Amino acid sequence: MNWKEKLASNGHRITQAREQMMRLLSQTQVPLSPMQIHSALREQGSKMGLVSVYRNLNLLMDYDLVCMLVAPDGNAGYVAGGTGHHHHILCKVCQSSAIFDECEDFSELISKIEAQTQFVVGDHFLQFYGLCPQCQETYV
Amino acid sequence: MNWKEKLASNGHRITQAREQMMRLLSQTQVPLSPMQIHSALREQGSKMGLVSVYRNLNLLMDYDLVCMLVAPDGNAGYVAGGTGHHHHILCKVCQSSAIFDECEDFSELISKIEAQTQFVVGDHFLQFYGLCPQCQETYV
DNA sequence: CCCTTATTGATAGTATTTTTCAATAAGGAT
DNA sequence: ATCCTTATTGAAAAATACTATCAATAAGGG
Repeated sequence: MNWKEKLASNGHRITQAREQMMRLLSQTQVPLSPMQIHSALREQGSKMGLVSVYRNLNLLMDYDLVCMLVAPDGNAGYVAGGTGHHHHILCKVCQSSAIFDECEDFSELISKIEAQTQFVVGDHFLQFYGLCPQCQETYV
Repeated sequence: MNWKEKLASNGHRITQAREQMMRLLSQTQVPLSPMQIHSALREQGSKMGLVSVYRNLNLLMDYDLVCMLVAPDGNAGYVAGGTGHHHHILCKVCQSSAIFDECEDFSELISKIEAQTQFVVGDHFLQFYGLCPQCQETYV
């Protein structure tokens, strides 16, 4: 089920604004702020308002169609979301991101955490930082 | 080396504002926003300005004396930082947090990520969400 | 106790996000 | 294809979050 079906089957409309945003985000590896998304789309001739960017980001987040990433400096940005459980790695130099779905089996770690903290463990947020292939060439 | 020594040995002063912030944060499990920190301290009679909260949060972050956590809804908040490499688990209901230092050995996962993404992997941000002991009683 | 200067609070300024509301367009019904 | 309903939109304004500036203060070495 692609993103259009996902939205449509939940009673949401496939609008130009949403198509433009999804296209931009899936073409971009670098996490974009709402403002950056707005500027990029205006430059491409879109008439979309910044408010719609915020609204649609919220909607797309609800359906896991976009992901929020946190840069090393704490700034947040959005990228197109992969399907299913996955995580991102972010280049410390150029901010470019990549998806990996090889998610470790955390069951052993979760047992330790539950023993140590008395919490019942649910889901998690895991993100790696590193150097992308291009920046390896440039900086190593 | 406690936080006072850490700051002092780097030429920073141990001010009332910093003592108040560190005391508040180490007494609180729930991540607090800059605004919440400011309000809480004013209620306790402090004359600190909101601006100093921001400035000192930045400073304390630089020395890993406080940590920024990301709530499930994406909101950020600050807690007193543990020593050394550690992670947090956050209660989905009451936002209360706990520290765990049993950090899995990620070397195998890192190899997989590097193979899959061609990135060189550096550090990571890992945070769990779950239910704290109190909320387990209330909601289960 | 004095002196230097990092730190502070207040004010003002900028950036970010949310609210409101009439106009528009998506898409099912006709 | 055209109409109708209403989710969605853009614009303007309001609310919130964060940063810059600067004179006054207080931390801490001498």
